[in-house]
Amino acid sequence: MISVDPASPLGPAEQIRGQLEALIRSGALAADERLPTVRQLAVDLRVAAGTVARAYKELEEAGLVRAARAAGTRVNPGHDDGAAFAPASDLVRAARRRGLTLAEAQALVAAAWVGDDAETRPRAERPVHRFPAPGPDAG
Amino acid sequence: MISVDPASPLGPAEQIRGQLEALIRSGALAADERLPTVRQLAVDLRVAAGTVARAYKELEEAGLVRAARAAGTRVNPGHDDGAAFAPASDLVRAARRRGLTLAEAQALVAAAWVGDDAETRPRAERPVHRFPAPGPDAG
DNA sequence: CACGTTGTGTCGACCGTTTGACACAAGGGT
DNA sequence: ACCCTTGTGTCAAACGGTCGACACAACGTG
Repeated sequence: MISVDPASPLGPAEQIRGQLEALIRSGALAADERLPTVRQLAVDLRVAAGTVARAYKELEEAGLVRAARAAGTRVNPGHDDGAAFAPASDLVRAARRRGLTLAEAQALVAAAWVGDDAETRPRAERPVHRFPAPGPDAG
Repeated sequence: MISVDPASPLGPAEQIRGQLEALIRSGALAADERLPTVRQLAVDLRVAAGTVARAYKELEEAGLVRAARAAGTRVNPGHDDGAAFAPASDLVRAARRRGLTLAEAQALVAAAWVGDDAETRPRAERPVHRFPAPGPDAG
């Protein structure tokens, strides 16, 4: 099931791409399973065909699907991350208990990510803001 | 630590808002702690002040922070979801083991979310695409 | 081979966001 | 009371994404 939320900060193309990726990684879309055609999905979601085409293109560049001219777009094997799906379900349950929204739960993931990442991977040389060390003497 | 990724599908304001939310929910920014000035953060991240102001405004409307004219913007108490942060860390570890990116891990959360949600909450009447039931005979 | 299907690319137009600069409002420090 | 700090709001202009329609390319079917 795919839908486009007009209130999302993400554009239609990115929403479609992300939802398809989620379906593939969760195993809801099995390997070799066929995705709807660009035009069909565009009609269903009330978006332009080019928008769906962009989503498909990015999925193909990511290696998640393969696209052939008249054969349609199909899921590539090796992307069913069912193992990592279990921890994701745990997080969803915990988030639901606290009344968090999906976006808030994803924000938690982002927080845990940088907390585990900033020390290992040196961030690209992008403009950053660093907080003054709160220190143990804070307060 | 906050940074803005030009390659992200999210706009600068949304990125800043999301990262601040993550810092607050993870407890990296404690209650009553002061956020950087709108202008200061704008300079650090090389974005317009109005962009940071928009992020702060949305954070305040969400109740995560309080803004006073000359006292700056401070974190509101009661948003340190440290409990739910542990499952998020588990997910991050699992995702890292599989070589997933942050966006991919978040896609897994989205997949788990709808999987647990679609059956309980009737989605708003938005245009949707439904996949033909794969059935047990699929393959 | 002929035809329909499907993915891909292009084009001008529209709309939301960001930008950069500025003025204003309101609290803090002295 | 004065002035600096800080958040808020406005404005025109530039930018990017989407739209909607169309033409094209390649594959499958017959």
